[in-house]
Amino acid sequence: MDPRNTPNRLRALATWLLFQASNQGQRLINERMHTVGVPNRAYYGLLAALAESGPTSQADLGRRIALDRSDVTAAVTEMEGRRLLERMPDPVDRRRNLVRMTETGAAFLTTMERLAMEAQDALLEPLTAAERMHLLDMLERLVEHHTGIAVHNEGSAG
Amino acid sequence: MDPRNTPNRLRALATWLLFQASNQGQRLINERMHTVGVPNRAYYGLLAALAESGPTSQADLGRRIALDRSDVTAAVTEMEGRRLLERMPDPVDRRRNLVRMTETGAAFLTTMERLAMEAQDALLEPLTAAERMHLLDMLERLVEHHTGIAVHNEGSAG
DNA sequence: CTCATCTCAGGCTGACTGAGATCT
DNA sequence: CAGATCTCAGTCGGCCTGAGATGA
Repeated sequence: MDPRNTPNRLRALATWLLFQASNQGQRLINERMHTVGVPNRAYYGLLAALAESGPTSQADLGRRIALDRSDVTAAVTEMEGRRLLERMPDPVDRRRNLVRMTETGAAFLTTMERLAMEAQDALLEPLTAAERMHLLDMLERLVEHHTGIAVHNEGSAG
Repeated sequence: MDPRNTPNRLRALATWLLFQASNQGQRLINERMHTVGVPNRAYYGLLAALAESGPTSQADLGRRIALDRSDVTAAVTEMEGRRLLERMPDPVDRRRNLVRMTETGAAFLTTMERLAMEAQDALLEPLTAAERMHLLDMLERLVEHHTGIAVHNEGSAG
């Protein structure tokens, strides 16, 4: 793309700028994650959720990190094969697989955290520290507004 | 997704917040565009570029709106069938198809602009007017930095 | 010859749906 | 019964590559 010739009608759209910025961010993240064999965003999301909440059911993990139930199944199976996490039956609800992070997974999460931070720095390089904080604040409010509303208000987003 | 339980490690990532915010934005845009038969983002981008620059080759259109050459071909063919634009041979370079917006296309662009603006308002609702301006400014700097650099420093990009 | 352009065929991946089995 | 959970099979769209034909 040659941004100097991008139509003004696109440049002025928050949706378009967010789309482009998000793509750049995903590219920076994925480049780094691929170097340690991480194929998709489920890896970091799942280990982050497990690190902060302890053993959790697959359905709950999917809701927390916005990942479809079938994709959670596939990712957990793959990551279990790499000993990053393990399934265990939930003693109080036998429909569920409790997923628990292994020590290998905890170590790997540390590696991914470092790579993720490098990607943030690369992405946000043109912004001052104060601007980065303001950007994160605004983005979090947008995300909470559009995902949180559905939880509390069950969604008339007119 | 239940954002109240989103892992802090994800909430703190600009890349993750951008990804989620972008998805919300695309959803708001697509919901509205689908009501007038627009199947993808090429429609608005192509007509916006043609409105601002006049007849343009397909390759150039693709570069301006960050759309792959083969997707430009498909979109132009489809939109030509709907009389939104038309192909004409470039008299000075016969490899090229010059693409020109029709009057039908210009009218349709007006409709899409209105829908796009509605989506912006819906997306940015939690932000003040000043914050929206600051957000757009920061996003544009990020996009320029990560796409524009390739143009000036790494001329191999096409 | 090298390079750009347009087009088509096809691959890849992420997001999602449907259905069935199991369990609350 | 309704509803949640896990799993698998398969669809669908966006994004991209490769290759051929044409032409600068």
